[in-house]
Amino acid sequence: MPSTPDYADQLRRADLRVTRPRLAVLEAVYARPHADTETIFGAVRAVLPDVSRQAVYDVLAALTTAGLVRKIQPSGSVARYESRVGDNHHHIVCRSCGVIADVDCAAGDAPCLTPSDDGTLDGFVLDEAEVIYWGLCPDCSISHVSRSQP
Amino acid sequence: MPSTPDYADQLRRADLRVTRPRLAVLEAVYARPHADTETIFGAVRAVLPDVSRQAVYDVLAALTTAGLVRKIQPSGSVARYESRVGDNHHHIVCRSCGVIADVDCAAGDAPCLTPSDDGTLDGFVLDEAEVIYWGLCPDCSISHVSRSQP
DNA sequence: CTTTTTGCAAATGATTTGCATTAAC
DNA sequence: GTTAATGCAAATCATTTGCAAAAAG
Repeated sequence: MPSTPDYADQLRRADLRVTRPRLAVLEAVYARPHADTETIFGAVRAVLPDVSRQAVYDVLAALTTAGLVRKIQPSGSVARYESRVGDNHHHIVCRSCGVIADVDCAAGDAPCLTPSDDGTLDGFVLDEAEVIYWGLCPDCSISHVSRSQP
Repeated sequence: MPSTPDYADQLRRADLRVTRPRLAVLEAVYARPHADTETIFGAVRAVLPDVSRQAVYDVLAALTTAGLVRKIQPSGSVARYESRVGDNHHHIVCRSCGVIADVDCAAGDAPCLTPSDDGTLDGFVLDEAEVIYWGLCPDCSISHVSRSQP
């Protein structure tokens, strides 16, 4: 993988026009995995002060549809985005501070993804298995040990 | 399991006061697994026309905290509730119509729940693994076969 | 009686929508 | 030149909050 991904090329290959907001959003998502929309908006604004929040929403939706970024949204929290796409990795979310870490599927060939051998389950045709681990990150679990509340 | 759960007793054992709204909400959740707040609100209103929407939200929060019901909320959708608690079953969600079905963990002793043997992962202390399968329910997958769009 | 629960109304906040303007191809 | 992107403003909608009134124990 290139140390500096060619964002413009990614966009062209996805049949998306190359615009400065899109380049800035892509760069922001690559730089800050699991950032929420507001964080991405702030990062984009730092480079392009005139980009609107709606443009960021639109760009993120377009990039997600095109498969250039992946949207993740743990139960009831705000949407977050990451640039790691195409694999079946999962996430672990800290209940206390909300930080998210990537988790490769435990057993290599993803047992979670194949509950039965033909890709169906109760007559459902599956296309994805989403696994979210909940717990406490190292920092927050330390706080929990030394104090009663984080 | 009793065919008619003693809702009042459940509430008392959870140190919750027995009120008619709470009984009605419990009954609604038992009768309609995976119902969303609005559906539950409607079902409760059919029995108790004066119950407010906020009371339903409050009751559901109290029941969830007490462990009498379980809240589930697939990415970005509205909250849903079920009465099946205490086991580690998962869910499969239809991308087309939104219907939810229960799924027992594939491998019995829940490999998804124990990515490592000591309950930790990348230094995180885990307390839950949430698995959501995405796909098409039998009805919607049939529509997909016979037509291009559901 | 005392505390919890409910009702009511208003606020919140992320996300979406519609349309005119602008920029990419 | 055409079509796709963006800016702008307002709308949506599930959910939350704050406080007074009512009910449970």
